[in-house]
Amino acid sequence: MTDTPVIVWFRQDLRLSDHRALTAAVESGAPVVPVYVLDDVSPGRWVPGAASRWWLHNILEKLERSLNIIGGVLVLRRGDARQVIPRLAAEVSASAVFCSRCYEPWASDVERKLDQVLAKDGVALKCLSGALLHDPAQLRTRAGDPYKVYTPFWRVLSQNCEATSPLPAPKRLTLPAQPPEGDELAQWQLLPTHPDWAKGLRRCWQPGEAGALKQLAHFLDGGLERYTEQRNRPGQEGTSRLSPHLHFGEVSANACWHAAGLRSAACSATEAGATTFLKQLAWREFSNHLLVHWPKLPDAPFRKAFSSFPWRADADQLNAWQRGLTGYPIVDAGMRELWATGWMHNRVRMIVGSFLVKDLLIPWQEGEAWFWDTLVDADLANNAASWQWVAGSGADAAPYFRIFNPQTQSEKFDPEGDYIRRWVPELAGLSAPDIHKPWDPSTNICGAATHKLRNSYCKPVVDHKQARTRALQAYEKLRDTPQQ
DNA sequence: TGAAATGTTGGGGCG
DNA sequence: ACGCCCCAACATTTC
Repeated sequence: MTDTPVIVWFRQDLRLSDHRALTAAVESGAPVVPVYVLDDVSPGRWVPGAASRWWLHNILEKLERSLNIIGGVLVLRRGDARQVIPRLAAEVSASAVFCSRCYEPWASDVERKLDQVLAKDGVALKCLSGALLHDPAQLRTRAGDPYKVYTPFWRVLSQNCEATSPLPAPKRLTLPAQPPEGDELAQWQLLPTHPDWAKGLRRCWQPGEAGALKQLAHFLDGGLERYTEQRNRPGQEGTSRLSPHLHFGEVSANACWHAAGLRSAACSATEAGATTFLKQLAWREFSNHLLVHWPKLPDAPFRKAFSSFPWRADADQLNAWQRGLTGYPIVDAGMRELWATGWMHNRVRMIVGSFLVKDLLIPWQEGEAWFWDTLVDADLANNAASWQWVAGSGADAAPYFRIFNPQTQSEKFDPEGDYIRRWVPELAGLSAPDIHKPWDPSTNICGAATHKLRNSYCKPVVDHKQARTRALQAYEKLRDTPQQ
């Protein structure tokens, strides 16, 4: 037993269980100084958005409480982690800093720089894995290249990756004799004040490790068996709703993978659903794999040909999309769900994404930026890879001619119109076939309802049929350009 | 994890 | 009974 403390630097691993860095620090026998650094410098333009900050506030509150229960504290510091961490290490005379590896390009830079700076003071930086199932830098094709296609990536990942039994949370933390001071969480002003737009978020989320584990259990019990079909139904609770918890690391992907595997082994009815769920987790791995090997993924098209794509700048239509005022019910429902709850059903993300990029010809980066600010699960790798996928500019992307028809998608995946009715109340009076196409002359609206509807719900900002043709013409120009 | 256009087939109405 | 047409249903191709 030594008195020289070690630092546990919490990052996107805001949990106590299945936390290799925390466990390693505790097992070293040294006193532990847990710290979280609010770093709005290193990420550059990718500082967490407003919805993420709301989530972060809540989760730090919970983490601090959990640490208190086992005898610890959570030291809050603000600033550039490359300076804050070495300063803290000097302050407490730490011998080592333990953390979980992050995969954003800026975060990797921070790790490299910190490693050098700390080494000069004789402090070791121990970056352990914890966020992903597999080190994205290690998976390679037979030719030694990184993967660009999901299916072979999935094959390799699912064959080579064995989920392990999650590590238990430490029972007890030993603090140094004089733990360092830190900020008050409230000083960081992560919560919205005027206006307080977080009411809907508070109602539908329980940020924190306990909430995450509860959600995972709820999903495994109730959702896994019918996941394969239900996950495409935005009107139902068919998805896992784990994305924000996974992003902030309140639950590890390993723990999810492991639990789903156990469930599927115990109950054959859940086998198919479990595989579908694992494939979703694998998309998260794939996105990170792409980001690690193509650090420009969030900013520039993966396929170079798209640099010359004739995008349009249209502030009014972008605004209509953001506010859920496009006149296409399924699109507006999704955008309003996002605004109200900080989350959007995955099927609907594809629909609204296709609409922005193909119907409106607005650059995918605009959608990426809006999602970044409004999603509680905003994640650099997933967000960038998914937007490039929709736009057709990404690796293994949807081909340029794959254009979603918002009405058809709505009829197929929200047949009763439940989802639309929930988020577009102006249309709540319309019944099933009509609610997908309020603009259609055949749509049966009687009497006063007609007036009310015509006044309150907008006309489509573009005609989809014409927009589709226009998009195909725009993409036509790229066809001669060789694929990357 | 697309949709539309185009092609094919086969049942049934009808002269 | 037969040929013809229509069209729904399904399959293929095209974007």
